[in-house]
Amino acid sequence: MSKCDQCIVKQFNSLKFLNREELIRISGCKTSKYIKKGEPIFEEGERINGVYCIKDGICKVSKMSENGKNQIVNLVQKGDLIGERSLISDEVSNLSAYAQSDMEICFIPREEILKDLEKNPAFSLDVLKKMANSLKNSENLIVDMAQKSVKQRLAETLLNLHEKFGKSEDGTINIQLSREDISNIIGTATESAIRLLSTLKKDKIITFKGKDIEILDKKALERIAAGF
Amino acid sequence: MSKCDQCIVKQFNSLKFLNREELIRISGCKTSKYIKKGEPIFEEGERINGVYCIKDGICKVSKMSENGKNQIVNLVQKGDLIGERSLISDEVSNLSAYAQSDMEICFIPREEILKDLEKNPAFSLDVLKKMANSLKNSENLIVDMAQKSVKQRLAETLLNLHEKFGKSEDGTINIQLSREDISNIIGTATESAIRLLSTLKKDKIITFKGKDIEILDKKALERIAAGF
DNA sequence: ACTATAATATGATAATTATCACTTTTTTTT
DNA sequence: AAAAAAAAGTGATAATTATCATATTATAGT
Repeated sequence: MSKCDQCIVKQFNSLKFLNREELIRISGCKTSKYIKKGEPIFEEGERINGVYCIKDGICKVSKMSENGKNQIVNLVQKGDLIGERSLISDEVSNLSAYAQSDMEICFIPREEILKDLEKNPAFSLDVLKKMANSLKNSENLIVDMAQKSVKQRLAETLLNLHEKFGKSEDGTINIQLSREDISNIIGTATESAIRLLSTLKKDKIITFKGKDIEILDKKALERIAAGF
Repeated sequence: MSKCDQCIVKQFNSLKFLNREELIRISGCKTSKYIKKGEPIFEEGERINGVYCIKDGICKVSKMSENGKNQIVNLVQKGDLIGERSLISDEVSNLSAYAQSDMEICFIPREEILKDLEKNPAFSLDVLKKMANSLKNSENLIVDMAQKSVKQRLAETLLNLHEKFGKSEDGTINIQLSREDISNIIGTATESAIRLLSTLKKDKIITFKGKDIEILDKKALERIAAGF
């Protein structure tokens, strides 16, 4: 069992503002877990009662819509925290989180970290800062969902995925996403997403290696995303 | 000039967690202002450097999209704080705020309230809680924008407006919104919004008094919003 | 390795929504 | 009060996207 004060993952999230003592305390009461691709970390309606620190892997955060589609609102990766809202508000989660790859996560119980939130202003300010940033991103996404066409959204999504997850060794965007996942991110029917991807491929803007996508012409994608 | 410790508006926002001393300090350095309907409170790209407390009136928070439409992401009213993000992160604002009615607001400079954020955990936790709630609402809105039809979104928006702003004396929803405003909230063309409103009126689900809208059949609206 | 299932892809068509053009009504300006 | 401008409303049509059906390919299970 690894120790929080020695884990490099904390450098990427608000836990870096906890001191050695605090980290040791948390290390003593956290639980580590391996999650298989496709399994839930938590589901909508659950009381999370703590926060998950992602040690490895990627997960999708989503909400089942009334029409039966599973809208993906975020993809989070190694180094990110998820579930922070449960620290603040003892409500059930409005979202679900599912492993998009095999994952290693640590769960820190709410009552253990809540004191740090109250006692350590650097920590609480960083949680606040991270949440403010999430809120800003969400607002921008609302505007895009409302005002951009599906094609624009796809282009933008591909660019964002590339920015966030980088390239794997074969040059493709370094995250495994089905066509259905992609359609659930941009908010369209699976067939529509497939068609648009196909068009982009035909136009030599992207190419496929299996299901993986490699961007060939980033500038063209940017133009499409911007509406030109 | 009114005093913060005596102002009833603070009961509706995080300022209620400041003690008397803190409130007196803030009272001494805040500035009050009247804003005419249609005028900006702040605009996208501005460094806000403080937080606005709404003493009276309603404002719309929006972002200009690349296609020239002004997507409204929130409507805020008396008692709410706006611009809190500038406390946390010294970036320019990604959104604009315009007065939807004549307003009275107080501006509290960032450096005056930042100490409270660091020193008063009850206050900072409430700011965090409010932001978490905003984030949750934004996430739900993303899902709706992605998955619901324009008609559903209109129905839901009318219900939400009624819930949030209540009824005026003549029974209509207590906020002045043009048809263009409504279209900018649900994310559609103005003509489309007008057509759908017209249909709802023909179906006796809503009625108009001038431009104001009165809900006649709330249950029908709920069914439409839910997709039935 | 084989089979079954799921995902991807494609064609056709239906539904939804946007755009364009114009008229009517309301609000603002003079 | 009259004129101008803006907003609301309507009709027609175009564009976008969803749905349905089917075929092909990839993946999972045995």
